Amino acid sequence: MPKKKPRWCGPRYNQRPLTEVKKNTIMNFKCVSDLSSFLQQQYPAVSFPAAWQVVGDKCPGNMSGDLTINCFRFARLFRQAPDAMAREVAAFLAGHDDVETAEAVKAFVNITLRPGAVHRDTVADPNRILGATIVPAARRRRILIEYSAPNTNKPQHLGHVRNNTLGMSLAALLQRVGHEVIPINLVNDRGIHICKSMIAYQRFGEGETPASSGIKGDHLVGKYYVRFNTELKRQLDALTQARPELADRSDEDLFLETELGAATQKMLQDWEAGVPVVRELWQLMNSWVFAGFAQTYARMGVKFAHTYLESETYLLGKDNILDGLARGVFSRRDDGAIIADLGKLGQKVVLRSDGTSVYITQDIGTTIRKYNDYHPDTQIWVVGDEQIHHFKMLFEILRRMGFSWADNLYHLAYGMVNLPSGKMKSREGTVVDADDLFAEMAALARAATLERCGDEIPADLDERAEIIGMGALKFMLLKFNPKTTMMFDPQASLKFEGDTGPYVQYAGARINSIAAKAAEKGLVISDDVNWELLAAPEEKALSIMASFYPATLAEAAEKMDCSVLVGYLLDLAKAFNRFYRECPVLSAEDDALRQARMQLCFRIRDLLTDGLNTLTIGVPAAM
RNA sequence: GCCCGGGUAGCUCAGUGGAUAGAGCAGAAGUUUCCUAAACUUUUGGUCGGAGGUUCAAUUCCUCUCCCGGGUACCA
Repeated sequence: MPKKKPRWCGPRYNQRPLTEVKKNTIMNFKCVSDLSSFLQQQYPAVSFPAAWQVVGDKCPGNMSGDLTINCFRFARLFRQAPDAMAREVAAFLAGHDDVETAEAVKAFVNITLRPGAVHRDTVADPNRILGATIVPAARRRRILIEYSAPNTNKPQHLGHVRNNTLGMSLAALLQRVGHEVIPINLVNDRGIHICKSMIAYQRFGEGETPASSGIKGDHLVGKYYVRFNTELKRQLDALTQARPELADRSDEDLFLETELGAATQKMLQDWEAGVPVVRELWQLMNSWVFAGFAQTYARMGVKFAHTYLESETYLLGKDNILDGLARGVFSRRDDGAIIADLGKLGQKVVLRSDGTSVYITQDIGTTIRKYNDYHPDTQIWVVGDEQIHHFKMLFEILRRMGFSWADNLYHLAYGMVNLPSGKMKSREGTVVDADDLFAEMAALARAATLERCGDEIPADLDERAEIIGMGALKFMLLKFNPKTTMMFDPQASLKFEGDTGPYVQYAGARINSIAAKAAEKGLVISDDVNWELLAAPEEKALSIMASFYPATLAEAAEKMDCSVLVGYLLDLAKAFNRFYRECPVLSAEDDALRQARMQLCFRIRDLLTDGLNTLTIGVPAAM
């Protein structure tokens, strides 16, 4: 359906809301808001949209100026030619107290601000940026976010690490902007795949335990999962050799034909029947896995308000389906299966003809359970993009069942992680193990730290290496837009240069070092700062970059995309490193300048720290 | 077949209806008597998959088309 355009609007400029909050958008400079007021006074006949404001952008590097006003954006509103609009804007700004020069170039006005005005409107008041309200009270929500959702048959790998990182950082981000966030996990602790490790352990385990073997619990169980698959392969090969007519049938098709497969199936039935031996083994092995996961989570900093177990929720949903059937939401097919006819999304079986659940049955039940437990305004699932269709159907079904909250369900779909060698495949052993990866990152960070610290080995070496290694890993995973199918190159990822977490951490560490040196020299830090002194282009650029922080948080939260924040922190760190290079702080020419630069540094450090913490990344005291 | 992503520098990825499309890595050349060189500076490198259309302006929006990935289960 074609959108109707407002008549005065004609062509498409100006259809974008003028108040839109975007990264690299400045709205808090006095001269810009004065410009807005001025224009409204000059053109009383114009009907302005609510909360209309001129927005400034950062001036591109190839132009001279601090800020730029793009007059294409609003020239139409005033029925003016863009260039003429620019000249009018430039004339006003040129006469403004805060402005050194304002130059109209085509439809743009490039503004060079007085240094004092730049800093006054940005970093001078420490609360102005960090304390900015991101989401107004009226729009704050109670948000339930489910992520991680591991299976208890094997240890976590890089794919889980991406999920965990995305989930915990999104939770932290949403909380940072003012929402109430409840992070939860739903562990898949039952089912045929769990029985696979159990069967293999029963047959080949010989009583091995994490304690006796020294193997972390989840890895130990994973070892038997692998063992199961090799054993199954052996049986499948034997089967097709003995009965060549089966050769063209798939492995899954032949699963129950094998002795091992049949035994696994039997074990699942025994589990459901509550056979004590099976339940005990299940309890035991799951307890090993949970202990292992707890370590992995602790190392990443993952925390949940609650962990749901599928063994406790897998029977949910059936009653809801039957209820929906009675109310005409679903229908019964000739073969007895209960289906939902979802139109464009297709037909979906929601209860099998034998009355048992399918995946979506459980999800319906669990979603309702989660709603009843927490009454959130919004539920978010961090789940891979191969389940996009599943979630669309789930949401549509809940909508049809009449749940008013079903419009506020959101699937954060993220792409797979590939390796240079191709896809990660558990069966082919090409997965990158989470714990190994953490250890490797920390070891590299440790080596790099040792290399640069000389003879003085820091007392907190291991802790520092952990913060840097984990920071590098998380940052790398968050740098990509969640939906991109990303490539993880182990070699390249283990570097700490360029667009990396350590680059940002390093900027913070440099400021820490300045603070430490200042204390050593007994310098008094004064709050009484003459910001006019910070007139270097690097100083102005740094403050202007700092001012984007609230808008960046807003955009990241709105899009539920931490990569927006990652990109910003890289820009901010880069602006700081340029400043650091050009503007000596402790050895500044005089005390007034030194004080001003120190204060600027501390404001930037606060932002870097807050930003990294919002990504669940720490900042080491020194690097 | 149908549905959903994606195709931008050698590689990995940003980005946008507006000024000369960016970053990191890789390649080339520099910077340390001075607060940390995990840094900084300069430089090489692009028909933004292809073709039409809308627009004053398209890499960005629309249509068609070609390639890649995923989905399309009484699997999870």
